[in-house]
Amino acid sequence: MKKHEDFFQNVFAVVRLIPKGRVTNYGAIAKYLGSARSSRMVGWAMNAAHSQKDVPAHRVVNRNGELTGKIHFATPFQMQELLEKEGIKVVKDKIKDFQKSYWDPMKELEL
DNA sequence: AGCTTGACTTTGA
DNA sequence: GTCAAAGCCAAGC
Repeated sequence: MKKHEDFFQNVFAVVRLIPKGRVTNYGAIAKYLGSARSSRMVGWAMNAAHSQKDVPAHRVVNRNGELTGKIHFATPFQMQELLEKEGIKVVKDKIKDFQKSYWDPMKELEL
């Protein structure tokens, strides 16, 4: 049992809990795990998330609502397409009504 | 062993 | 509102 792997698994768990048609940002997940400044690790975890098929990484964007991580997908179009398929409007690599579709794990889970 | 890069965020100017 | 710098931890070289 390695600690850093726990962190990754934790990130995966949270991402998996993201409801369909909702999105969140790295900072929220990082904060939920304890360190808001560790948002980079969330991205790194997402990189490892490729091994996990049940991790909807397309629902995780940066705090600006931009699809920054799309380049790491199989194809850059996949992320946007998946989001639009879930009812999320994406315009120029940015999520429309980001605040509306925003899903905060701390608020929705912890509360 | 150290240094650089990275799916980022926050704070200060 | 924007721009620059610091902080965070892990992987790659």
